[in-house]
Amino acid sequence: MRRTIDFKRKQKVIVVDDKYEHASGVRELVNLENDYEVIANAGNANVAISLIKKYQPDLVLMDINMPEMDGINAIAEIQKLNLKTRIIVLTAYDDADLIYRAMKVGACGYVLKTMVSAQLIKALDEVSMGRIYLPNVLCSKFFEYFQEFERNGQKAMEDDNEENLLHYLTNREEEVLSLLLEGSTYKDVARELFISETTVKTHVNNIFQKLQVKEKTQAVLYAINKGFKPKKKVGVA
Amino acid sequence: MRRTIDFKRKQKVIVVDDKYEHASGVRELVNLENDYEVIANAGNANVAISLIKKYQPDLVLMDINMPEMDGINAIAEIQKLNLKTRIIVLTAYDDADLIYRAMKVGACGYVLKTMVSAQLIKALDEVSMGRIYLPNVLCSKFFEYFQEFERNGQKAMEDDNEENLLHYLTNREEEVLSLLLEGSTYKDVARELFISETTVKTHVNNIFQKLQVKEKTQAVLYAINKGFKPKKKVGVA
DNA sequence: CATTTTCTCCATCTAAAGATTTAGATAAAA
DNA sequence: TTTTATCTAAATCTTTAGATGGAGAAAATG
Repeated sequence: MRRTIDFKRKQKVIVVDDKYEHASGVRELVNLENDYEVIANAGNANVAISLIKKYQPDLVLMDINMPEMDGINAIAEIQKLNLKTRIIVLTAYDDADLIYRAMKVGACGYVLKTMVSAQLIKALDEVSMGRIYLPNVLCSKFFEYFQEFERNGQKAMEDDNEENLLHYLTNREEEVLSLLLEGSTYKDVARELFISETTVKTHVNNIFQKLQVKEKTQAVLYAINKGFKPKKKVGVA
Repeated sequence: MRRTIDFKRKQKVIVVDDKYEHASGVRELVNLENDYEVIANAGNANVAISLIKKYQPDLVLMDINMPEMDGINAIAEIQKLNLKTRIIVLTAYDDADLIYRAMKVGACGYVLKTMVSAQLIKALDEVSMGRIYLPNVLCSKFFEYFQEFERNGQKAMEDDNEENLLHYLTNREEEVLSLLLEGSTYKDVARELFISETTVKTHVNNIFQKLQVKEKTQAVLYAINKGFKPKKKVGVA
């Protein structure tokens, strides 16, 4: 194959799977390739992390349904090490949210165990060359979830959780709050809205009561957490 | 081709491109296929939205560098209509952030104008069958951006160049700041860290100087914008 | 029309925030 | 050993912030 000329040395691979037979099967399969060499197996996430720290492999093939620490968290942990090691998920499950979470925490590929072995090698090739490997079907599932996530991300924040106290604010109070969100003092707000500082204080006190907080910073934090977006631009031309 | 048997009627397509020649070229190309029929062209985003509302096409081929409203916003607007219409981006630009933003707001495909026409038809086929079409190269770029985005906690993407003044904070100052981020007063901080309030004020003043701000709220806002993450949990068991 | 909200403003007061200077104790670094 | 950085603390002072009560005017609401 063409790719054999791309590398000077074999790519070091670690296989992570709590089922020993699975890991062995994968090991043999990968070792058949000239470009790759499985240097270790790990039966759980903690062992995997230790081995990865020690050997700093080029690639990791990881099952993500394991006891103790689940694979997703394991991937996240490994990413924190800031190695060049790239991780490919190898699992039996193709749920959209699993794919999403795996890619989110830094996986570079996602292959199903039901797929033919050529797919796995293709994944190794692609990922070792710095690309992402996500078969079309899985890619579609990822985006299903991703786009649903982005769409409901804001709505779910506002009306899903608890009551959004921001709704009780009047227009003027929202204007004041939006200025506080920019780091303004009461004096600043008064200047920008052409009202007196005492008026600002009145508004602010009303805001505090409505948002059930006791301080400016808390009000600002509440607004940020609830995804507050100023309705009217208050800037002076 | 096999796909001709999948549909009873031709899929209605609208082409959006501010360059008339481009739109025409695409139109002819698409009309060569039995399965698709371009029913309208649009030269800008507003016209496009009107036409889409009126005709509710199956597919939209959209250029995303247009005057007035840009294509990304246009896609977002169209998504709000909640139609079955699926949108494919057709553009000359392959920047990672463009791909990311387009997919984020709901695009179902992304094709470069430099790609061969077969790619475009493939995209139409895939997307009309309910899948996502994103060529491998673009898919990799998307995930580059996506994973970077998730790692940095959504922050410091555009202004990554700017210095992050948070790095100058000492451990103790970070602890103080993290408590301020929870809405604590100085008295609260003093109580939680078992130090006097005057010490808290000293730390806070140092924080202000380092972050180049003048107030608690501004410091908190700066930290949030830079994606500040407390290193040590300060909570009392 | 009467009522209620909203927005405006003032006075007064207490509490908290912030600026500035000085300084002791440690621990690491030079 | 001297220097430097960090954490701690105090005194003093000025400026904001926040609480409370009242009140007038405009606008929306019933």
